[in-house]
Amino acid sequence: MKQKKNLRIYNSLTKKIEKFVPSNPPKVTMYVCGITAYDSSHLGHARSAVVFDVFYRLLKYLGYEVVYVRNITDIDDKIINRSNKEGIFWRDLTERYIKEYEEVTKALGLLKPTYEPRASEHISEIIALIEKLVENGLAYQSNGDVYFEVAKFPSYGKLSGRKIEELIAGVRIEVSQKKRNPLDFALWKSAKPDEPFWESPWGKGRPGWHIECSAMALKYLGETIDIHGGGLDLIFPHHENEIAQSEGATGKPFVKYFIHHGLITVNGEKMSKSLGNFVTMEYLLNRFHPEVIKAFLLSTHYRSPLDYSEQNIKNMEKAIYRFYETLYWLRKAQPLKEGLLSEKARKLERSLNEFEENFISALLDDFNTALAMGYLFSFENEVYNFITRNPNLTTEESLLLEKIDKKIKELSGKILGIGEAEPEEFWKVERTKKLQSIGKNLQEIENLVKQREKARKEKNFVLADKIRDELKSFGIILKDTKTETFWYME
RNA sequence: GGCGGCGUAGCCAAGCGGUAAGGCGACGGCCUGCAAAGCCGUGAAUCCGGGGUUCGAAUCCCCGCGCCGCCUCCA
Repeated sequence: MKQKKNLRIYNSLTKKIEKFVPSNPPKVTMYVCGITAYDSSHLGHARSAVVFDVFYRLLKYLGYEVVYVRNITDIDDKIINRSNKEGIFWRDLTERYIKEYEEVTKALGLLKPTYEPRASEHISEIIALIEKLVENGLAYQSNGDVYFEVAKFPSYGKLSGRKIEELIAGVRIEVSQKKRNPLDFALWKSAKPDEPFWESPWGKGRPGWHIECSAMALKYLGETIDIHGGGLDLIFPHHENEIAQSEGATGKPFVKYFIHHGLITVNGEKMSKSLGNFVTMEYLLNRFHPEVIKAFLLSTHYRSPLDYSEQNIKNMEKAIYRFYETLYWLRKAQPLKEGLLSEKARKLERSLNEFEENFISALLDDFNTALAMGYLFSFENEVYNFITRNPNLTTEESLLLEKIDKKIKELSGKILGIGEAEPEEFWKVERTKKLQSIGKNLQEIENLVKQREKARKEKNFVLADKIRDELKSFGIILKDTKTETFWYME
């Protein structure tokens, strides 16, 4: 184990920040609610995937052996409605959106979870679990449906802080004659004509929304899982129901730590399909480098709401550009003379140690990625200043810079997933993407930049400035350094 | 109505009882053929308002005000 301090994390079950102690260290089991494959993913889905990806990476960095499950809901009402509306087979619909989601997570550079199970492929496990609940007297059959009887599960509401009586009083669910109590929720739904179905002891039908997660968590991770995650909006009823189903069947605690992240807002309002204020990942990935999107998502504490605006992402983009510039110089630095560390270099070395310590403690303290990024940027600044002010590096100083580069890769790159790319590669991706939108290609621009550099060297400032103005009209900003010219697109 | 959260510089944002991190932007000087960049320097008598606890509060308590989420599908 690498940690000097312990990981502490906010547990939605206890509403407190707790020391993280898995049941069977070094093993950690983690289940995260993924997407329902009925539409394109938006920033909110990405936040969930990114937050838990970084959490997964952090656990691995700390030396845990993590079994990470992120499920896919590929059969439910929304899918049926949508495929009916489009007049296509439901599986074709889900395949399309699962593929899209895979492309998004790949573009974002997220690690593959250990398992990505789909509901439709676990029908027999689901049926077995429902049977167990019926057997335990917690579920009842009604006209081909099977419902979970909330009144029979006394601790119902423990996660969301609700009481059964209060829920009944404020009930907004449409009243169904099939239910004994309006709060009862479907474990199995009988199939209407033309709906997809599977055979079951209760006739043809399909699983309810919540039961799949209980069944798959149980199958891949066992009766008690260490971490269960998802968005805040899943606390009720989804996670509440999962607890009822799982604990109702096994009699064991279902989850040790529930982790919920905040939602994306737009002008302070929740980003959602129904409000129509969502930005798709396709849109964002066409405009921003994936690492910029990730950095933006990690710039706020995971439990807080994150307000989206294109301007906010652009601000982060500038910070990441600069970060890559530092990495560029860091990787390019060569010693010019034999020698030891100067006074300033020794100070930088101390900063490196402080940075490592601060960065890790920030993450250990309820996963404070925003703070960790603050330390990263401030250290990066110091490194940048050192490099620009000390061109005549000694051999020892050059070794120090190498060490810094490695450390940044190890911490920011491997844990946050920011700074993983080679600078040249980062710029290429970024530039190609943006040039496409204005109908230019990379070669064309680079030639212009070179022509200008040549003109400048020949003191032909009229031509140099003319090219600079032309580039500026494309939204390209030049940045001259002693040895070369960088360029950025606004 | 019930439950929960939030309100920190122009904007984003950390802060969890010890005297306000970081990013973006802005301003002044140096540098530069001129710009940009870089370098040096400048920012919150103050953390929505009002009380209280404390030697000490952005941080804890109480009362307001404003915003948001969940209670129905939702990451």
